[in-house]
Amino acid sequence: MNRTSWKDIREELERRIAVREWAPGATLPGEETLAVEFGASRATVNRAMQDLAARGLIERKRKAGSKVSANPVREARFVIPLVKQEVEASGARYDYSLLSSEFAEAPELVSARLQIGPGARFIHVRCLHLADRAPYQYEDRWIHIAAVPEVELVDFRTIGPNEWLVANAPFSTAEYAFFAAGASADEASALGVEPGSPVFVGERLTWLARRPITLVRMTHPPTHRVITRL
Amino acid sequence: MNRTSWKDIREELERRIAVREWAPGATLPGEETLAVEFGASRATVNRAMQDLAARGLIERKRKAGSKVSANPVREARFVIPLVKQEVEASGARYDYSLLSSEFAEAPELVSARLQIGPGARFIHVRCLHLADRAPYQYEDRWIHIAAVPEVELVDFRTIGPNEWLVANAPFSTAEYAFFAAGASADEASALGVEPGSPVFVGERLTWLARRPITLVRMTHPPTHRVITRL
DNA sequence: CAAGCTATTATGTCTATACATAATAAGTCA
DNA sequence: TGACTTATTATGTATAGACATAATAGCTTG
Repeated sequence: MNRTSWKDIREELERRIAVREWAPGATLPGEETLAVEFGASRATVNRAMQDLAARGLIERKRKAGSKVSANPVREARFVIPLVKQEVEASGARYDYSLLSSEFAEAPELVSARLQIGPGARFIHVRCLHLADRAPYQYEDRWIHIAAVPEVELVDFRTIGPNEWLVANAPFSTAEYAFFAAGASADEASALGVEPGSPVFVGERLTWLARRPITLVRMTHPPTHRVITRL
Repeated sequence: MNRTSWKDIREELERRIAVREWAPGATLPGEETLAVEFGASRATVNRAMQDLAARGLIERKRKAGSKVSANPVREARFVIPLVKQEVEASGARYDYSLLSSEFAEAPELVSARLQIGPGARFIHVRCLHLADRAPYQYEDRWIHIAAVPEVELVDFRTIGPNEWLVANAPFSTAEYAFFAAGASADEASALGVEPGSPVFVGERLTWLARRPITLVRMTHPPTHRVITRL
């Protein structure tokens, strides 16, 4: 392809913003002008600028034009893969071990978090994911049975709850949080660390059409790092 | 606008994927087919599908067609604002306090991380960000003077290093990592927690055209949470 | 002069068409 | 049969033209 692609244009615009040829707050030339400069059509320039806007690098307003974001609200994007793939991607051997699986009513803390009334039936699964035989992630999960009835029949000794859910339960929304915490007794013994020692916790809630499916708390030893480039 | 927008199409496709009308691994109808179904042009359908592909929901291959990603590598996007804005957005009062600022050679740990030879001149800044008078973030930053010479003249008592850098130093690439750790002596005293107690650490490196600019370690008390919806 | 209307303008988006490109399927030849 | 060539097909992307829409500037009117 000889013609300038919208990705080329995006790159060039991004470069100019990065080196402050256009400083934060500055208004960039209009699409028409840039189209002439790059020898492309306005639609092509538009595609490039839409992409920059989607990533928060510029702000666009009809009539007002496009401005470089004053506060470069750089956005970090993290990929959240399945634990198994995460481990195997690092070249390590993956192992899985079920610690417990039982029907139970969710404690108030859990049902409150899921915005669900008391008395709902849940499956409570606790398991451990290992990388090269070493504890990698301790998973403590509550699954709302009414939302995924088939889950009653699943044997979580052979398949991890996350893997099963990903393959069998659709979901529309999820909330993901992470933070540092002191290891609880359960977490400490599963991960082989001292109780109270720092652990990295990810907590995820998923819904399908406002109906809560599952709440999971994933705990990593303090060596764990979430990394991204931007 | 009466005509169906590419965003409408994207939403509908996303819905079908979410409710498993098209299960993971399944091949979607071709652009032409969908265009007919939605009463839109192929370009419009293409725009929608490109967006889904960019977000990792589907995988597209010429000739082969588009498939729903087998492993829904859901991507989390986190906004990384300036501390000041982060604090003020939560309705709290923001305060800033410089702890120390000095010229120094970077310790080997730092220069190695930045892939820079020994002996380079740095400014080492330590400061504290407060929300409603309570410690919110402890910042420990090394700034590579050769990369941003003007930094020598800045008085970090009046402006935070991050704010100054964002406004004055362009950057092209950044690497961002976070993890849990036990508080160091410095961190503990700055944040008012016990040494060794769990803290949430964010570490960021930035470059301009492969030239390292700064390395910063930002430490939060364990109440801190990074949250996202996906 | 203030309130409201109108013209202008930059972006938002769709369409139809064209060609490029990658991957595969089908066909051909030694 | 196997290696190579050619056709086919879905996606990737550019273009010109058109109309929509939001925000602003300027103008008009009471």
